[in-house]
Amino acid sequence: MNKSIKRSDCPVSCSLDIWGDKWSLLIIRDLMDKKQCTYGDFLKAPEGIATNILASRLQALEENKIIEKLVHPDSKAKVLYRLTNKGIDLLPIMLEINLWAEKYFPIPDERKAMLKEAKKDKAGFIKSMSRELKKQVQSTR
Amino acid sequence: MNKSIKRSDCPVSCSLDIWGDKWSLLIIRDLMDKKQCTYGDFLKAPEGIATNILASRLQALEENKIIEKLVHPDSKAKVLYRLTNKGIDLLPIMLEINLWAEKYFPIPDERKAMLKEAKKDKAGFIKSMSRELKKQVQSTR
DNA sequence: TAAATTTGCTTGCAAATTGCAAGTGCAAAT
DNA sequence: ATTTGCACTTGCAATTTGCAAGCAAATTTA
Repeated sequence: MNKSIKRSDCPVSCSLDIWGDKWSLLIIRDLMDKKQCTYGDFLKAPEGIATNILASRLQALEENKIIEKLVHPDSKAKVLYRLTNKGIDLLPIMLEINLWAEKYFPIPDERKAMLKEAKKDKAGFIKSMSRELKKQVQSTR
Repeated sequence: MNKSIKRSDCPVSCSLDIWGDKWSLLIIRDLMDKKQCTYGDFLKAPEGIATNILASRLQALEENKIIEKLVHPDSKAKVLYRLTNKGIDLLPIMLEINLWAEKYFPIPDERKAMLKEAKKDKAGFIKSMSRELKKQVQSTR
């Protein structure tokens, strides 16, 4: 795992080398939705990621500075994961993926409602959501 | 190959089920850059996709109506691939991927120049590029 | 018109990755 | 002191990937 061989200088290729698989963006989605997640939270996602795959993806994302770990304030036994600024910057991509999917798949109504808001003012939506997520990061440095 | 099991109703998950791997978006990138490609064109890409993987991805993308095949006007031996409207609608995602990568990786100067234009007026850039690609589709129906 | 070449794949097989199930070790609760 | 919860790790079978070679149809060359 974690081969760091860059296939080319293409920005798309470089990006896919980091998060171009069936699971990484789902981990990132969970963190965008819930701000912070424990290992167990990720396992609860409806797609059902296998625990060893989860561990390897979390490690790769951490090595690539997309996410970071911190000890849970309540207990040393728990670990909290959250997005770094680099990870938060994936928000525009995530939004566009949602908008594309909305056009071509039936998606949950609650998501639709959120996307309706987002479409009114994309830049504003990204900015406010980004601020929300960054608040977490700042407050624990 | 080509398992069509939907992992969940999440828009991100549904999208990844179609193009969430290390190669599909590179195929789509080539088609956005060059409008139309032959099988051989894809093999020439710097990332070096294996021929069997290429064949399986092309088939999956076609089944999912992201791309379509047509016979080359010059020769029955050649096949041309191009994006469908559904595939062209991936442009905003592709643009945001490029912009994210530009921020975090060194990328080729020519790409940078193009992105500079795109940033000035994202919606306009998407619209004109989309029109370019759709022209191809319309003219051969 | 026959032979060589190009084009778009397919096939076989080894290597890598994934996915499932069952641990393991540390912290915290009972 | 023992059980429970949490974050992983390990072993192994199944799937997927990647490399190399092959192949049939269409086109070009001789």
